[in-house]
Amino acid sequence: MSLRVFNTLSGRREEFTTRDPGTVQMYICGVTPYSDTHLGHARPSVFWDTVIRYLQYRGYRVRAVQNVTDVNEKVAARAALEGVSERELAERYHDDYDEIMDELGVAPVDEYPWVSDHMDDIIAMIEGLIEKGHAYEIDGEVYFDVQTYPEYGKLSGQSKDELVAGSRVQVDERKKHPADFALWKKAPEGMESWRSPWAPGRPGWHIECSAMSLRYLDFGFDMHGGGTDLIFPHHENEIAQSEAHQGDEPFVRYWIHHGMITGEDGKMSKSLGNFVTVRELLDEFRAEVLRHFLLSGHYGKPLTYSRERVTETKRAWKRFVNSVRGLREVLDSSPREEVLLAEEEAEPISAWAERLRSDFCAAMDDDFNTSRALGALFEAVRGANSVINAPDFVLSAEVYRALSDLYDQIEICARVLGIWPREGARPDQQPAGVQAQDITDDLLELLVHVRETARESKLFDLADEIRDGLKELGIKLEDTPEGTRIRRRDDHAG
RNA sequence: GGCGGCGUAGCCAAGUGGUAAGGCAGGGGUUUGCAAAACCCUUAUGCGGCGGUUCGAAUCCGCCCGCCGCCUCCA
Repeated sequence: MSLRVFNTLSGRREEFTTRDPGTVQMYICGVTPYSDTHLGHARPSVFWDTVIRYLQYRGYRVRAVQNVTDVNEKVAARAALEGVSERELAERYHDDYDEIMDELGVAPVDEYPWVSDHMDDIIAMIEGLIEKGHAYEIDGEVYFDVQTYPEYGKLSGQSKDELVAGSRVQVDERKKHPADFALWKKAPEGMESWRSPWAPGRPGWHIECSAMSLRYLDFGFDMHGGGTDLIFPHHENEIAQSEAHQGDEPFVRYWIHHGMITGEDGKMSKSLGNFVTVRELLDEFRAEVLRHFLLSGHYGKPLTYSRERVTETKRAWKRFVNSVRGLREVLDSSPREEVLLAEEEAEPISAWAERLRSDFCAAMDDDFNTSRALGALFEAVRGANSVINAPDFVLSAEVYRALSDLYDQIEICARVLGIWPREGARPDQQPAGVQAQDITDDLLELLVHVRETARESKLFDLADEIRDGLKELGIKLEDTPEGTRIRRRDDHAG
């Protein structure tokens, strides 16, 4: 099986091959840190984190770069409002982003280049474009000349002339062509600016990604990610600049765009005020649940957020975790008898681990179909449950081996998706009043023992009172044939 | 106006020519002192509508209806 990905540039799924054997170089459009991290930031981060894990699982080395757009008018506006420098403000919000990503289990990428640290690279690239005749200066500002780049529009399917016709923006009459875009512009009054061969000013939006991706990756690198909202003009312009500058193509082999997160009433965005921060979600749900939710639909499609939907996902995830834990308990505690498994099954359970592996990979190979991958995981879990819950279940050495292999494969797949329960993760609910953790294991054992005795004496009211009382403290008791299972709120799904 | 996407069960969602994954909710059962957890069975002769191509269509083509995104330095 080979990996196939949907490439926005061609508009279809293509077989994925790398620029350099065994290594994937990727550039992911990152954040503009000027406000709290919201769900719209979490989707791409979790998606790309999953892609990276999967590629590594498949044996690739991955080099990933994600820019930090700290030179930005919104950053500047907010900084001015608060009376701090742009850098200071950006650092504060980027710290928030880092913290959130850590809690979501998103591994850091290799490089996080900041625009303000790369002005030399940006200026050098603009100078190169001027020298090659692809850019021109007007009054201290520099514009890219789209007419020198015939392929302009190939990513978004826009034609530069039709763009003008339907444009909602006022066209700057000084430009040679209305679609020409700024590479360097003068800073508005009072805004920080950088020295340049033209006038003191600030880089255009798109040039940073061209300059920084080439700084850290090789021209013609493998994947470039970002939201569908960036296809035009951001990525279209990035291609134009980069390929014109290099005099070669392609700048990027595969363009991969994720769909927007929407609220139930349309796109989630700061300007509409209908966004939800990741912080508030993490206060209510575990990170694994959020990841599961974000991966429940195909990345390329829009995803509608609502509290109810995440709550549904939480129920699904809890079932997954409970099942996996049940399997673990069977593998850990039951005696192993040398009894042969009845072989009436059409497919022996010894094949289940391999089936999960192959279904999971087939799904992920098919343009990172995490929805299908999740389906494969749930099928595996149900299979395991039906075996260990069968009335005549006997854990023979043979069955033990099969289930053990299956457990390991479930863990591997769940870790790729980042939904494997993490130790020490935040509980998904904040306990109130007396904390469950205030009750020591010794005390808890005593209570459970007393309850056992009560049950043996058929004093069920007393037993239920103990169980109900502990439940209120966040500790659940479950009676199983092997004895009473203790579930503290913070060490499982809740 | 231009470009692109979407419409599959009560809800979410996979499925790009071969006879509808998975999850949530609901119903019935097994197990349990009762719960919990788990398992089993159950819910789409049909995939927005109407035509067409084909031995065969949710999948391809045409038209229509509905929703959404981008064309604004928004992930």
